[in-house]
Amino acid sequence: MMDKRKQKKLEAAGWKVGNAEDFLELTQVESDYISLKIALSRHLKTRRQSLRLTQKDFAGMIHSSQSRVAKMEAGDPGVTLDLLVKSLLTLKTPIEDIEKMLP
Amino acid sequence: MMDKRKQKKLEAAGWKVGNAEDFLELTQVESDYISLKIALSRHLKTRRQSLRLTQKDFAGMIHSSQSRVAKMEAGDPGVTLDLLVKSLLTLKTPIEDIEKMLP
DNA sequence: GTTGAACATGTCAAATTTGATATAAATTGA
DNA sequence: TCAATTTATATCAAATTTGACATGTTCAAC
Repeated sequence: MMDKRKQKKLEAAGWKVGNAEDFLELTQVESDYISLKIALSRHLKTRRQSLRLTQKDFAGMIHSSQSRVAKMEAGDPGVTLDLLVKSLLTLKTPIEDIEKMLP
Repeated sequence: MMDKRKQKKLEAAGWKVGNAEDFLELTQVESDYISLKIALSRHLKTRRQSLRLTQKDFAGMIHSSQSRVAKMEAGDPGVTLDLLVKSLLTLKTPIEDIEKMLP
């Protein structure tokens, strides 16, 4: 997105292209956070499928809705880690497995 | 997730809520979830302290407030895993990089 | 014991997330 | 093919979480 060429161009034009550390660090955190969520999403989907549960059935188990389960598994940005983790715990995912993925 | 909405509906309709299986199962999930949050809270506090950061300084790094950091470290129920995880990820940054960010 | 810095606790409007609902798209099995 | 089941996507009011702030408590240095 922000490649070196573009950055040089902007700097040449007199723009300050952000404090590099801030930029990189926040991006890294966001990136790691998203990766974590995607990993949990995949685990969830795999686990649900291996238990032959439909999204609807599983939604019932966690007192939620099919559409929310679909969003969880799609890695939708508007789904919290809390919901993903509680879902995995409901499917009896060993807590150690979850911890291994967390920072 | 855990039932408040449905529970209110049922109670309003005159039901005593608490199917034993549901209760036990959800409690186990809740229990594991809380344990996980407490573990992360402790981890966060330890890591922050080992970096000699005050709560206020760290709050600045994650664009939050001292009081919220205190709540995170106290394992406050009203703090999400998302916030805890992002905080821990922020502290994963090499110490030298963090020092550069301080006043 | 006074002072000041660090931390804890309570409150709140604003922002985000939630389950529910509707409906479209995809998959499955005859 | 085609109907039934399953999954994806969009929307929304209600619930929860957020950072900010105010204020109280703890603790160390003097």
